[in-house]
Amino acid sequence: MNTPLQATGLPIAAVERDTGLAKDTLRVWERRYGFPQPARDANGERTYPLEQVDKLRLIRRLIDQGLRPAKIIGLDVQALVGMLDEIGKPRDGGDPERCAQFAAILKFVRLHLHEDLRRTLQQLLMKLGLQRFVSEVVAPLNRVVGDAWLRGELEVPEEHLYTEQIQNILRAAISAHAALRSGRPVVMLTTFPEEQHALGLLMVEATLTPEGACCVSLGTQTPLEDIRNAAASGRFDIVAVSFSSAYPARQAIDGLRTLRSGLPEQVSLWAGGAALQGAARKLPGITVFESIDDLPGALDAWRRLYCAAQA
Amino acid sequence: MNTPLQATGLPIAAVERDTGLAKDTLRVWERRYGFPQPARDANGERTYPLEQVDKLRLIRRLIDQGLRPAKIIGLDVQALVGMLDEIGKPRDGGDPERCAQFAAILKFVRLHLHEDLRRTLQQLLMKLGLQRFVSEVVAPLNRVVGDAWLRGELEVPEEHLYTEQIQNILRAAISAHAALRSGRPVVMLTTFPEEQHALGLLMVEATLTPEGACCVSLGTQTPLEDIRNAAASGRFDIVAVSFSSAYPARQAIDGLRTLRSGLPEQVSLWAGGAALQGAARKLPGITVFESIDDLPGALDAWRRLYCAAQA
DNA sequence: GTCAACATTTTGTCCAGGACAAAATATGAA
DNA sequence: TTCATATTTTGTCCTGGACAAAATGTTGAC
Repeated sequence: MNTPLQATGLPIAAVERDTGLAKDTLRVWERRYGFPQPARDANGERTYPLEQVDKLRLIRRLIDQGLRPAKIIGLDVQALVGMLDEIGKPRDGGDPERCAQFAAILKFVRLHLHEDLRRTLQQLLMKLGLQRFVSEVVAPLNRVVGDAWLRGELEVPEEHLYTEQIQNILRAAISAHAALRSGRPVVMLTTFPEEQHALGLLMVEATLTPEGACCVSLGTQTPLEDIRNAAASGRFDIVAVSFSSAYPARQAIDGLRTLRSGLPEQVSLWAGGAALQGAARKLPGITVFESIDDLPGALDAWRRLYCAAQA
Repeated sequence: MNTPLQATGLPIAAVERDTGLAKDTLRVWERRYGFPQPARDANGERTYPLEQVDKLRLIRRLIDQGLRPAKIIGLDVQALVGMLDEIGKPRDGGDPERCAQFAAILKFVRLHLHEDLRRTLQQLLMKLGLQRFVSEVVAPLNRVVGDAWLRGELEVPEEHLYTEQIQNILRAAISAHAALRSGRPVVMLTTFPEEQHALGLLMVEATLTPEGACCVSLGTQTPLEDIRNAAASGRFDIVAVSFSSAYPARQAIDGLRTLRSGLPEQVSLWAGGAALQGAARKLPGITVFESIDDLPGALDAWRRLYCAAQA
């Protein structure tokens, strides 16, 4: 039979795929904490019962949220679900109509309704304009989708579909502003190595471009040295770096300090994203953004400071 | 320092990421074949010189093409490159103008020029119409991109960009035919589990829909049992399954045989994709497609057989 | 010659259990 | 507070043996 009715359990490689926990990690947890405790098949190889895999998935999500294995690995499934709900809870009530729209969008994502998803987003973009679309739709939607992902309501392909569609919409909208591509300041956009999330960069670009800034994106994962070299060319006024919530805060802060010290004085360094929440005062000489809404203000401030004559 | 000047070598985890070869595999190759032969750092951990990583990448690509480690692991880099060139060689000369367009498209992909890429593809679609676009542009372009990937001229994000853009164009074009969505035959499109490539499905849908067939895509990775259940509903005339070149031929053939035996007599089973080249006669009772161009003919044949009255 | 069934080789993954670096946290000093 | 330094926690790496799954080679029937 091709479908061996795997109600019995999953091999370790499948659990690694399903949970994102490395095989070595699964084995060392078993040794240290006594969980998971897989059965063994005829060949002495581990066979993980489905319930244990489900629990592992929950533990994985909580660890991603900053909790530590030893604290949670002994808890039962119900307690783990409770903790996840707790974390995902503080959603802003906001406009009820907008909330309903978000729910509808989430449904489209879950059901793979490309067409409906695209159309709905496009309509919101037309109604609100690019900047409000980013700050009032994309930013909160990212939270909604992130929470749904946390609860396990979305699979990888669904999350992917969402990201791609948003990116398409934003890219198209940005390119409509191409005529403005000669303004000041000239902003270099990028992320550090190991940071693959491009959505933040596009949100920044979509917010700054209509304000007349000239955004040049280097894409994701630019080595620090390449960023420095590009900035040394003198073509850029501002270097903007974005960090998703998955990026380790420590690494972001260290990297930004290093970059700042390697950058010419007159080049501003801007940084933002979930990983930098509350890290502003640890980064002197760097403009840290708590919210995407602060970008236009910072742009004005830059212009007053450096382009007094033109303003 | 944050950038330790890694000219010395890469740790095993980085090599796993770069080459796609599992850590266990890297270690067992070292034990068995004497290659790779990493240096050791102060902690006794493997440190792979960059040249060895490059060679590993070449070996990986050749293995993906069906060669076996023992045959090639002892060869030098030049010989490996030669073999890769040999494999990628048989490109059809074809229309020189079209070739130049393909080269331009490849350049857009490499440079992340989303906008140019989208525009060029859109223009070709408008010029040729959906079906010729699929058979004369998408199919050969897939080969061109695949070859470039083989040579290491493309990275993961570039390949991804290409796939996404093609999918967007095709999806939009297909949805323009939505009015025809009530015809016969009714075709179910999907792939087997572990087959993630959705592009083939879209190409089929884009070819059949303008002919008046009603395509219903279940997306990728549908368990065999779910395919059977869906087919048992009686809503479908044809089940079409697509396999990328990465799918193991043996698994495809076994799966198709199992599926055929589980399907109602009157439901046709169509299968195609690189993995099935030359497998037609091993699959009695199943229509195997060597080329996307054969789809319209098969559709006509089906209609003559089952809808004689209407034709 | 083609094809299926079986034997053999190749190849990737799994295992145990020790070790240790990197990350996170706690502790103490300025 | 904020910084630097100890201590714990945690994930990854190591060795070398074993073996299942895949690929290949062989045999015999049609």
